[in-house]
Amino acid sequence: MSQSISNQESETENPGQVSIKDVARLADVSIATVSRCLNHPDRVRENTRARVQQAILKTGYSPNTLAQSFRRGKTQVIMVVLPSIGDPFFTEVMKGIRSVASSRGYSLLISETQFNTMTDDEIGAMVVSRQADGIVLLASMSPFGTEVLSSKSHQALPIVIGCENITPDLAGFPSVRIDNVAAAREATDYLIALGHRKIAFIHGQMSSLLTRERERGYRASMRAADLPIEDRWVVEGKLSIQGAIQATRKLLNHDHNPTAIFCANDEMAMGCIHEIKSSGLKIPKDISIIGFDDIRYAEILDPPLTTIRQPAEKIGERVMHRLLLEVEAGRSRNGQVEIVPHELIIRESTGPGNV
Amino acid sequence: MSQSISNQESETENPGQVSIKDVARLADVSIATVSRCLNHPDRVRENTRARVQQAILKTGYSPNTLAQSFRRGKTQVIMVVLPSIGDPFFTEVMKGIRSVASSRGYSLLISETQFNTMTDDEIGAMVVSRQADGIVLLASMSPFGTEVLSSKSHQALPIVIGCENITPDLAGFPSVRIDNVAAAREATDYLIALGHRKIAFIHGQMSSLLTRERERGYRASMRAADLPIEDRWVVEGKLSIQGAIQATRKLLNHDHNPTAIFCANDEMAMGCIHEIKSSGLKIPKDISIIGFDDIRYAEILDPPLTTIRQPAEKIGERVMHRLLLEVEAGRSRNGQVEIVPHELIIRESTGPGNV
DNA sequence: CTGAAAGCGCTTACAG
DNA sequence: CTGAAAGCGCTTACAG
Repeated sequence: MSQSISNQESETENPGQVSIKDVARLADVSIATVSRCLNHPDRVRENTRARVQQAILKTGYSPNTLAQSFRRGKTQVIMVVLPSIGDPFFTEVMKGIRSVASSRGYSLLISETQFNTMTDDEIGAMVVSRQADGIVLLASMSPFGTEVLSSKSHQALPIVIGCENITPDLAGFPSVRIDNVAAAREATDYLIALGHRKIAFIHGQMSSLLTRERERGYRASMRAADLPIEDRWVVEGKLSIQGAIQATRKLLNHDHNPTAIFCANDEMAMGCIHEIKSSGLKIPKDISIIGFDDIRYAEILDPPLTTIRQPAEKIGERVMHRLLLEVEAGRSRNGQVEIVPHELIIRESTGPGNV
Repeated sequence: MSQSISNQESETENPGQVSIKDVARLADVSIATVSRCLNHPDRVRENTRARVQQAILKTGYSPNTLAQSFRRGKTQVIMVVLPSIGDPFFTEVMKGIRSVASSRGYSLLISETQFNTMTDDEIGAMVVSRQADGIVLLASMSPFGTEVLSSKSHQALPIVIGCENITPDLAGFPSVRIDNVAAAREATDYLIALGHRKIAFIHGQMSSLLTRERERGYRASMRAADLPIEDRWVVEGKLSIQGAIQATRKLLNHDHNPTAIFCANDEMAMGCIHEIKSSGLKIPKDISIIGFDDIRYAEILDPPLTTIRQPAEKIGERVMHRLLLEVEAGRSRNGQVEIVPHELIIRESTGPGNV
């Protein structure tokens, strides 16, 4: 007869949706006290706290995160934007990101660009408008670069860039990465030191800055050794195994083949190795292969892959540390680039050039 | 002198944080009208709409998603729980999930269990409490199974399970998957048909239901052919390349080796193949290998891997479809299991058993 | 130590 | 077609 309106509602409208009011009523305290028990237990009398605890257990209450985030103006969520889930390299970076995030009480919202099919809608509406306290960019942002990120309402959103190099758009954001030019140069230098003179470079789409940096390193190394680069030795394919197979096919389809191939990443090296073996050539006897990243498959390839190792997990940790610095301490952006060391890992896919 | 209070605020407290009020003021309308322009443009006069549009552009306003989600009681976010990002198989499943999600205006929140290190905190606090409108479970939920998912306040949260089999805890949730028992049986039958009699099975942690189902299929096949299974032929390792290498080593470390190995997934098959080749044996001449999943690396392994193909992308699509049915139409759970077809892909890692 | 009240930014009946 | 007002569930000064 005289049941309260909110009772009616909670029984008909929101079955199972317990709110702070229900707990308060049951514990016979105000909602403020319930809230305090959860957020500042020390400011509540022992006795009261126990009663509230009881009520929480009994009702199965858990706070509405949406309401909390809204009220507090922060979400405890960090968004990570990466080109593609399932990339073994980024998986390692994620490990580092995750470990720091969870130790500091943050959740991760992972978003794939799928090599830039991301729409303004997706990024603009969902991501940047306060659903996250900060963003880790592991992908280059060509699709929406300047527009969204610098639009007025997002000016204050902390961003740190990992791995990917900085486009002019994004200069001003802090970043953590290896020196891709130097690393690519080191890889090429190594091939040259082995006696190779005809060295090819296989890479993914040109849109990627990473690729361009690595190509620069390759070219610098060749130039420094006074070695010519034939146009057809620098070949672009889709950044995938199939892409690498196509690219390799183009490369082998001629009279005087290169004696070594530098692949812009390990995934492409996998396709490259496959295609070379399929064509009847031996690695490294006929042709040497070098990769980039040192993903988990590199050491079990046949032959095991010589490659540049990036400290992927460490990059993830550092990126996250720096992001949380901005998020929590409100540190302003300084655009500082943090370079972490890479390492040439020599395995059996490279051998002497037949000089 | 006489600037309004909220003007002061917006200049000092929230730099760059434009709210609906600012737009309303500038367009000289109520906030209700601004909201309407965004959500029901047809209910606003052309003229007014234009003025509001202007104001939005000028201020760079974008709605506070947090407030919207809170107010509307839904987030347009679907959470996907998977064991590990970077698993090439789940990457494919994600493709299907993503394509349906984005075509229907949903964003994805991806969460890794990292093979069950997920804490109650993480899942309970962040995930299930209304930060998502529904959940796709691609991992078995041992760590928090019944407790969280069936706790009162989450009773209504739509959940669909993909790939993973249903634990008793989770019976009652709809799911989409292949018939793992039948598929594993088919793989083993094939080896038997090739003349193999000593067939081993390498698998990941026992906690995984998938693994158990596949083992059941293997045992059923062997039993049906009246072949004995020696204890040491069924070997468990960590679900990783290194785990597979260890497991394979154990297997080979005896006099009469199996002539074929069935690996519970392709990733393990990769380690297995590597170890077998390292030990000097030839595949498939000395030993045949069969995998499970048909990940993108399977066809470029050396030798190319015979395996069971799961229609990964399709599974993702179906899971998402069914989840959105629950989310949007409020359809009740029916616990119906949808079985999709698998396929035996024959490549060169399997050959005749030396009878 | 506790409660009443304001307010976070939005959306949506309800009047006009 | 438009505005005033209520309210989503919470947190936090502010009084007592």
